[in-house]
This record gives sequence, structure tokens and C-alpha cells, in this order.
Amino acid sequence: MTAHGFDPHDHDHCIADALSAAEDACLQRKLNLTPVRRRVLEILLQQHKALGAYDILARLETEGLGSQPPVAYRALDFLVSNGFAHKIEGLNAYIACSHPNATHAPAFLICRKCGVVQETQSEPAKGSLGSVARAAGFVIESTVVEAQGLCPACQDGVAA
Amino acid sequence: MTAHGFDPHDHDHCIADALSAAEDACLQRKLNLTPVRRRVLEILLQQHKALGAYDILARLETEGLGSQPPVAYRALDFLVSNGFAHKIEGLNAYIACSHPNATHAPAFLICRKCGVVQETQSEPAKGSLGSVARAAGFVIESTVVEAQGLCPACQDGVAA
DNA sequence: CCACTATCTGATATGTTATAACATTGCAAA
DNA sequence: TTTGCAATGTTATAACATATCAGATAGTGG
Repeated sequence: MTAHGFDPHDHDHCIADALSAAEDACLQRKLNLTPVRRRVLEILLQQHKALGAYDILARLETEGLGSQPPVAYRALDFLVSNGFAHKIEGLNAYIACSHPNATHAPAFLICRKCGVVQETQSEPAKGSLGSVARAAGFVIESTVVEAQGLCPACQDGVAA
Repeated sequence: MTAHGFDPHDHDHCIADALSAAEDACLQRKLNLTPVRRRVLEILLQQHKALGAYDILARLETEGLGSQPPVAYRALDFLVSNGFAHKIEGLNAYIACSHPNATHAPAFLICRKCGVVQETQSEPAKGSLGSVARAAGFVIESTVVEAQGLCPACQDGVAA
């Protein structure tokens, strides 16, 4: 899996790719990528950071797309439940999905200094957690895997 | 690690053990287990479920131990930062630690039906997450690992 | 004994995140 | 055209969390 969040890359291209992938997926799966939903996805895609629902709402408001909390939460629900975005539980914030086509058991590396988030894949059933679950007879349905720490750029002691 | 949350066990004993372990630890580490802190730990220990800060606060209030949010949050901060309790990020709720002596990289199995939580150990640096982190040059400082699913008792379709 | 300090507690207010509940719009199928 | 449905608009509130300042308490060194 390529390091996408922490390494420099052509971000405009990155946004465009993700957006068109989402559009394709919505066509195929008969999902309705309405203007608000599409715009929220664009907003999330603009950086590899997690945004709070109210940050998103503030941007929507300046664009005349809605000003009340449910506007943002409904769009986020749509994006999250269809795999176009994820919620970072440790931050109560949301981020665009970096692997829109993959079967989803995402894991996240979150820089506590600059806020950049890199998404990767977790393997919930493998490793010790899976063993414990099997031994206990517990059936895992979904997982939250988030690591907080410092990204390469922020390890050099420079002020963010 | 024994399955503690999902299997029947002598829960009174379980509470007493945890409480005295916490007392010992506080003595050794010169921590002040004040009445409010001790009582919050007891409340958390009374079930293997996560409680919200306001649930705890409500119980404290009936006992005359405080009625304002900071009372509960301060006690929870103390318990969490000293390893006597954990926050379940996916639930915005708190649970007593089941392994008070272990070095802490906890992971949780959370039953979405009955709410019982079993704590186990995660191994953040191992497995695929650790590999990705190393490859990206990311230094992991802490991890959140939570699995949602169904415990053995709740897989039988019976009402909780 | 007194002052100093650190720690904990009390209390008020506020900030932040999320959802309930109900009304309305617009489109499309029957 | 009416019925159904998905999406949106709108108001209000629930639920989670912290800032701030004031007062009490207890150990420490003068």
C-alpha cells in the first residue's frame, strides 16, 4: 500500500481520482450522489486530515448548501455507510476514504501534531485480536483501528 | 488471557480484586485514590460494560458525591491516565481496566447487543499496522483497537 | 505555629458533537 | 392524481466535554 498521506503527491489528481471513483461507484450501485453529498466528499478530499462535522457544516453554509447540523450529518452518514468516507473515532471527525474500492477494514495512522491521517488496511480476524475473539466465541462485525503518533515530517521537532 | 467479560464468573470477587489492586497501585505510586475516584472506579467495576460520563455522574449525584460534569470527568481522567480505566472511543464511554498490572495497549471486544465489553491486549507494532507504520516512517505512540460484534450469548437470537 | 504549595473539590458557564422529530419538496410509478 | 419515496429543510434538544475561577484541605519547610 503506498504511503499517500505523509508523502508529497499530486493532490489535485488525487482528489479528481477519488471523486470520479465515487461517481462511478454511485452509478454502478444506484446511489444518489446529490450536490450536498458530493460537495461534502470534495471538502473531505481536500486534505488528508479529518474534519469535524461542524467544520464541514461551516463550509457548506458559506456556499448556501445548508446550515443546520443534520445537513452535514446526513451527508456524512451517506458517505460513511457507503464506504466513501470514514469516521475517526479517536477524533470524532471524518475523512475521505483512500481506498474506495477495497473491502473495508480500514486502519489509520494519525499524526497528533499536523493532523494528517493515512489510511491503510487492517486485518481484524488475524493476529491476537482474532485469536481472542475466536477463543471467546465472539463474532467480529467491524473494527476500529487507529494509531496516534508522529508522522515523519513532525518527528524533527519543528513547530507545526 | 482468560475470557472474563463474556463468561460467567464470581463478579463480587472480581470487583474486590480489581479494587484492591488499584489501592495497592496507588499506594506504590503515591497516587491519591480519593473517595470520588474510588467510587467511580467501583461504579465502573460493577459491570463489564462501558458507562457514559453522565451515567456515572447520575450515580454520584444520588450519593451526594457531586453533580456537575467536571466531577465525573476529573475522576475519569485520573482513572484513565493512571491505567485503572479505559475510554471506549467508539462508544464515548468508559470501562474499568481488566488488566491493571499489564503494560497497556488494550483492545476491546464490544457486543453491540448486550453491551458487554471484554478487554484484551493488542500488539500495535506487530502485524500489518506496524509494518505500514515502519514503512511510512510513522512512530506509533498509542493505539485504539475496538471490535464490535456479537458475544456468544447474543448470537442465539434471544432478546438481550 | 504559620506561610507556602500542591492537589483536590465546588460551581458556573460554555463549547462541541450528535440526533430526534416533524414539515416540505420534488420526482416517479401506479 | 394520488401515492410513495428519497432527500432536504427546520427547530429543538440530547449527549459529551472542557474552561475558568474560587474555596477547601493537607503536607512541607520556615
